[in-house]
Amino acid sequence: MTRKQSELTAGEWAIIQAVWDNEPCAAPTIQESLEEKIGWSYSTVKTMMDRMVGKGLLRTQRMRNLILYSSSITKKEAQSGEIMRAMKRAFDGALTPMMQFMLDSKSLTEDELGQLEAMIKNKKEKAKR
Amino acid sequence: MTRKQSELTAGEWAIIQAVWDNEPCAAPTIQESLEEKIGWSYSTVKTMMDRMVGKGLLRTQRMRNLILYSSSITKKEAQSGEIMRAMKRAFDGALTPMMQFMLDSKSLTEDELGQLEAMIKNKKEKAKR
DNA sequence: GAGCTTACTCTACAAGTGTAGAGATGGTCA
DNA sequence: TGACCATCTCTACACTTGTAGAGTAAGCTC
Repeated sequence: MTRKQSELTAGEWAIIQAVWDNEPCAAPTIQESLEEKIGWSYSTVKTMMDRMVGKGLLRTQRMRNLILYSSSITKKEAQSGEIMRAMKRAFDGALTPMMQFMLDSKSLTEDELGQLEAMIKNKKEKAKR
Repeated sequence: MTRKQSELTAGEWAIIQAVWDNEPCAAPTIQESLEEKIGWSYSTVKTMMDRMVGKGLLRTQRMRNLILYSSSITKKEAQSGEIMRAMKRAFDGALTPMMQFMLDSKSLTEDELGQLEAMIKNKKEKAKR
């Protein structure tokens, strides 16, 4: 659950998203899948992926002469890390002010507001029990 | 308003927070005010500040033989940039899922939930008009 | 079995970030 | 006027990130 907060760079995000969508898979698969969006060469992708293995973000398993990569952290963990970082840096680590800021500064449709409201009601229910 | 999104590094955050609290002020003031928390030497702080001037995050004005620094971006702008980054990287740029994630994964007190609910109601009101 | 294809390895480099020492400069006080 | 203090300038270095070329190895095809 509370694993060491991993803070991913932009490049790492691009790669790990592709990994989540394809794992387990070899590096060329990732390169191809990022080709259009980012246009990195194979070497670039492979280098980053291997560094990510070193950091514990991905892991590998050998199949004959292929190296298959999988993610070592879940999307939720990564998302949570990203939020934590923003919260720590910009809001002194406090969640509510951050949410208030988001509510305040962004244009949400009435629909979205409704959804959020519903979620909160739901949360409150659960909290009571 | 919609200035170029500035993405600050952790170090830059530390510094600009101190600047917001003291501006306009000279570099030694910032160094002193970060001394306890971070323990950077004067050189370190000054170097970072000057780089930040180059990036348009801070600006300077000379007073006799002193250089006074002030911020070029507001706290709100910086906070917004931080949220944008998290949103772009981790939530495909969509605000609602991010907020839902936050509601979902964090333990908010009933009180906080209440506050948020109130804010949303308020927003909805305003949207209608 | 020679060449093609696919994937991998090794190496490198520029920019950015965190870090700081050493030296220059200018005002202050005895 | 000489020593001192505060501040600034210059320079540098290690590590990370984004970036990729060149070369190697192994399997596949004719």
